[in-house]
Formats: sequence, structure tokens, C-alpha cells
Amino acid sequence: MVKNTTISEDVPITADHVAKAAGVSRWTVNRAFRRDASISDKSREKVLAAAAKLGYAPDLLASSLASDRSNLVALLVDDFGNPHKMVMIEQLTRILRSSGWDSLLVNMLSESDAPDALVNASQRRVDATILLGVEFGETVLATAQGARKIKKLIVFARSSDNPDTISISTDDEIAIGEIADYCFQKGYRAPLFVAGPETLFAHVARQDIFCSLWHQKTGATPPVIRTSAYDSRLSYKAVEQHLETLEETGRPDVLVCENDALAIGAIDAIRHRLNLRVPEDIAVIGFDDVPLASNPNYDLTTYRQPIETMAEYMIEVLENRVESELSQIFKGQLIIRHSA
Amino acid sequence: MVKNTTISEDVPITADHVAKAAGVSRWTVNRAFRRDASISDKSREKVLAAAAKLGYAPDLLASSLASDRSNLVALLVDDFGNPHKMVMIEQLTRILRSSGWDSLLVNMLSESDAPDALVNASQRRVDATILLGVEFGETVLATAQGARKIKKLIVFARSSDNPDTISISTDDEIAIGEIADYCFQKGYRAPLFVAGPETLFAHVARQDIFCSLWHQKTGATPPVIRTSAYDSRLSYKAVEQHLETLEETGRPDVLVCENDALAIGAIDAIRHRLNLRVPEDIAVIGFDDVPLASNPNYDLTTYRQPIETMAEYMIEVLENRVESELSQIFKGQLIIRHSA
DNA sequence: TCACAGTTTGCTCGCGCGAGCAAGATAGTT
DNA sequence: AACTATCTTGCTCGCGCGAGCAAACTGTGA
Repeated sequence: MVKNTTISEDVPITADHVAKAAGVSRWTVNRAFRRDASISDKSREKVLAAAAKLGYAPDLLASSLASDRSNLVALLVDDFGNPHKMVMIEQLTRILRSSGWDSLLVNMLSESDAPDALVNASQRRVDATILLGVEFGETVLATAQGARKIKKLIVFARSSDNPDTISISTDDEIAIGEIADYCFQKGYRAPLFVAGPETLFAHVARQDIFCSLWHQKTGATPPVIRTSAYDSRLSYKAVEQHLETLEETGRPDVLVCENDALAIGAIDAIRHRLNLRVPEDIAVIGFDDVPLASNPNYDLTTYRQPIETMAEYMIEVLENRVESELSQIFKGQLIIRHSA
Repeated sequence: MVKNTTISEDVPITADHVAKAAGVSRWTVNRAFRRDASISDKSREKVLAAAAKLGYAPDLLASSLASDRSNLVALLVDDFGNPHKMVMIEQLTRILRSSGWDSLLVNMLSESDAPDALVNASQRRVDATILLGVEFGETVLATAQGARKIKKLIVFARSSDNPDTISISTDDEIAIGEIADYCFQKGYRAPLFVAGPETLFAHVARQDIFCSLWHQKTGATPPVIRTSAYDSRLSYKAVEQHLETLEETGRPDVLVCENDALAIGAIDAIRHRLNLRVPEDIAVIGFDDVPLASNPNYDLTTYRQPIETMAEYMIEVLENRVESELSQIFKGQLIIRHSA
């Protein structure tokens, strides 16, 4: 029964080795590393000392297998081009790690890759899968539910109507409302909405909210241009193409962009292709407050989501510290700079 | 011996369930999912069909535990502020995933966090740990070797003298040589080197290479300014402070920056704080060719590392397809735009 | 038909740990 | 001192799979 422990070979040390060194049983050793375990202070100290000396650390794979709790989450990301993704990845991995969670980063190669990515995550027995994608359709979420073993499906920074997912997001209605009000107050009367790809999401898009609010306010429905991805280069081209066909009198006075990536491309196009000034000739408003937004070149008026608060809430959800696992909506903040 | 399989409960299905459905043994089921396994085509088809119907996918945790092969790598990152990190993370996770590897993203909270991060990775039994950090000192690498269970330690996009690590990097000597030559050819005679933090790395820094080459060329040693991190905001301030103390005649004619993050901050400072033009008054050269470098605002002359080729080589190393696990050095490419 | 090599299949055992129970230790009570 | 309540420890068993061996099967040639 007892394994060959006569010689201290240079193989990876397990709890058994520590147990022998500390003069306790293997189970006591493992208990010393678990917060909730029932163990006396004396034993724990003894074990931790021996473990430190031997350089032992519990095997998380074996632990996950035995306990059905991996302390691992999968972060599914579909769009690294958007700098805001990076901000979210950084914040989420940081707070996850400091809360004792490890993160599996899954780079979704294409939208059709989503089901594979979800299966992949479940094969690693993640405790939760976090969707950081904007291109996910509801069909993907449905697929995810079909594939069991997905214990928790969290949609971060995006709302979802799917009752089986937990969405942690910012209130777009309020946000876009503030932006529309701001535009109106500043005297802009000819907004152009710059939208990203049409998602299959069931929820109401920022574009719809803005157009409907603006219509309510002024009776007019703003024009919309659309890119096929949230990429500055694409909005650069789209804005250039759209604006150069217009007479000066028909020009918009403000571009309301679905996010900062689009806004930055828009500003570049306005300045470098059309030789106009921002905000004097055309103002620009973004969404997300990416790092580049505060750069003096852009100085972008934008809307900041409370990512940190949202991330903290996510941890609460992961650790089952919220009564009901309901979706939660947070309120962001309009950041007024000089681009509008 | 046989488990309770009378009723098809809604519990996670394992290979046993598929085995029963396909009329084979559990081991045949698992063999069907392994590339190298000895199994007849007929059995494999039968198994895969049954697995697809039941929605079975092998448990990678159990597999890793049993085989001591996890198909998992840890990506240790210490500096998300640098946009080049994002490019690397995107490329690495993409190629890793398409080669069948999963990535654990570890956000190192501080330099002193490195040992913990390494232990953390080993607890997940990763097959390799990839260092994507620039702030890692050699001491960290030494620690890593001390902690056994680190099977492979790969330093990506940074050279290292440590014999126990595999470094996959770009040849800085050649790169900086090209940059220095280019500066000289373009007639610049008063370069200022903008450096990042002094690392504890043993290898010769870009700064040293540049200064020594320039000295060789002209007999003069260029001045150097330094930031405490690779952050545009910091180089913005550093460049502003340095330049505003100088008489116009003492001004540098080109800033050679250790990377694009610093270069972008430098350009912003030159334009927005000193009201000078780039490149007419002061030229700027970066390193990395981050996405923003090709933005019309910056149009940065910079040096591109062959990340994709390097990533492919990394896969070769991971899959043990290279004869000797030696460090490998690749050659990059000078990208000439309009900032210098 | 039998013998033999090659292929395919099933099986024992163990990877390192945790759930949950039973035995042992400790302390407080009468 | 005897008893009970509580804490602590050790243990059996299993998580789902793979290494590696032995049994069963396949096909070939004599």
C-alpha cells in the first residue's frame, strides 16, 4: 500500500512526502492548504513549514478532479482589435488572480468557433465561462446551454436577454440618454451615428436607443453608417467615404460612435482625409474611455463603464455570494473632454 | 465494479456512457479521441458517432492527471499597458489554440509576484511557462528553476542568457544597427535615446547597443533619458521635461525610442507641449510596430519583430519537434514611415 | 488445417487529491 | 472518574483518464 518512499528521488513531491516530513497523514497536509478545512493551528503550522522546506504546493488538477471545483474561469474573447477588450482582460485577470482564480484565455478564431470554444472550456472543467465578445449571437448562448457542464455563463459588459446567462453590464439606455442630452445641450443638431457590425443579439443596440431618443427630442431620425467590425481602420474608411459624398451644408456636426475604436478612426479621417477640425467642424463622441481617449491627440469625450465595480460583482457571482444569480446593470459616467 | 448506469441521469457523461452506447470498452472510447492511439477505423467511427450523439468530450483534467501532459501553457504577462503585449497575446493565444493548446493568462501584479505566478502555473501542471514580461530579472528565472515542476521556461521576445530557459527573440544587435544606420543616412547627428526602465536582465540593452554603435560611427555618445515603465504617458512627461530645458541649438534631431509606446508619448509631447513638428523639427523612431504606429497621426518609423514566425517556432519547441531546445534568434524588419 | 506476426481490444493499476465517515483526542460537565 | 460535546485526525473510496500489458482477433503462408 505504502509507496516506494525509501529514497528521496528528485521526482515531484506530493502531499505524501510532506506528510512524512511533518509526521502527519496525507489528508492533514492537504487540509492545511484549504481555508475551510478542519485542522488545528499546530498541525497547520507544522505542515506549512515542512511544505515550504520541500517546496510543495498542492496539485490543482488533482484537486479539481476530486472536488469538482477548479477555481478556473474561461475568458472567451473574439475581438482583440478593440483596445477596450485589453482593458477588460487586464482588469478581469488581475482581480481574478488576486481573488484566487486562474484564467483560461480563449481567443475565438471566428464566430463559428464559439461552440468549440465553449466545449473546450468545459473540457477543462472551468467553474464559469465569461463571454467578453460582442459578436456572440444568442444562438451561441443557446448552444452553450445545450452543452451541459457549463456551470455558469457570464456575459460581461454586454446585456443579454438569455435567462440562462448572467449578464453584468452598463445601462446603455441611461448612457446613450446622457450622450444625446449632451449633444443637444451643446447645440449639435445634425448627428451621424457610427455603428459597428449588426449583432445577432436580441437586446436593443446603442444605435437604436440613440436614434429613438433623438427622434423623440427633435422629430428627426439621425443617419447611421456601419462598419463590419469595431476597428479604427474600418471607421476611418467608412467615415471618409460617407463624408466626402456630402455637400458642406449637409455635413453632420457631431459623430456619435458606438465605441472609442470607431471614434478614433473617425477623428483620424476627419482630420487627415477631409482636413477638417475636431470639434470645431465636426465633433466626435465615443464610448468606453479606452486609454487612447485621454491622449492629447484625441482628447475624446466618451462614456466610461465602471469595469472595476463590474469585475468585483463578477467575483461575488463566482463565489456564490449573491443571493440570486441575476443579471446586474451598472451605471457609467460621461467623460467630457474636448472632442465634443 | 460496474457503476450505477441503469438510469440515464442528467449527470455529466463520461467515456463509460459512450462505451455502453457504442458497445465497446471505455478504453476504446478514449482511444478514439487520441491521435496516436491504436484503434481500428471502424471502432473509431462508432465511438465518435456515439460521442457526438451523447455530447461527450474527454475530460482534459483527468487526462492531464493520468498522462502528465496537460496541453496547457501559462502566459505570464507583467505589463498590459504596452500595446505590443496585446499584439503578442493575441498572436500567441491564436496560434496556440489552433495547434490544440490552451493558454492560462497570468497577470503578474508586480515584479515580486513573479515567483508566485510561476508556482501557480506549476500547480496547474502546465507543459510550459512563457514569459512575456520585460521586467523579469534573472533572479526570477533562477527562482523558476529552483521550483521544480516547471517543465519548460520560454522567454518570448526577449533574450536571456539563462541556460535553463529557451529564449525566442529578435536580434537586437542587427535591429539597432539598422536603426542607427538609417539615422545616420538620413543626416541625423544629434540623437536622443529614450529608454524604459533599467531591467535586471543580463543581456545588453538596446540602449547600450545604440550608444556603442553611434559612438563607433561618430565618436559621440548620445544622451539618454529614461522612464520607469513602458508607458506613453511617462515618456510624454520625460520628453517634455527634458526638451524644455534645452536651448533650441542643443535640441536633438531624432529620438530613438526603445519601443513604440515610448515613441508615441514622445511624439505627443513634441507636438502638443513643445509645439514642434515631427519629423521636421524632431524625428522619432520606435520599436515593435504596434497597430497605432501605422495610424496617420503617428505614421511611425519603427522596427517590426517577426512575431508570427517566432510563435510558430515556439509551437515547434512545445511539441518537441526541434532537435535541441536552444534559444533562437530571428531577424526583424525596419518599417520606414514618415516620423523619421 | 495450423502456426505465426501484426493489429486491436480489454484490463489492472495508479495519477494526487477531496468527500465524508469513523476513530481518536481534547475539554468541559456532573 | 465517568460521561458527553466538540474538535481533530486518519481512512476508504472514487474523480476520469492513460500507461502498459495480456488476451483476443485478423490475415497470411505452408
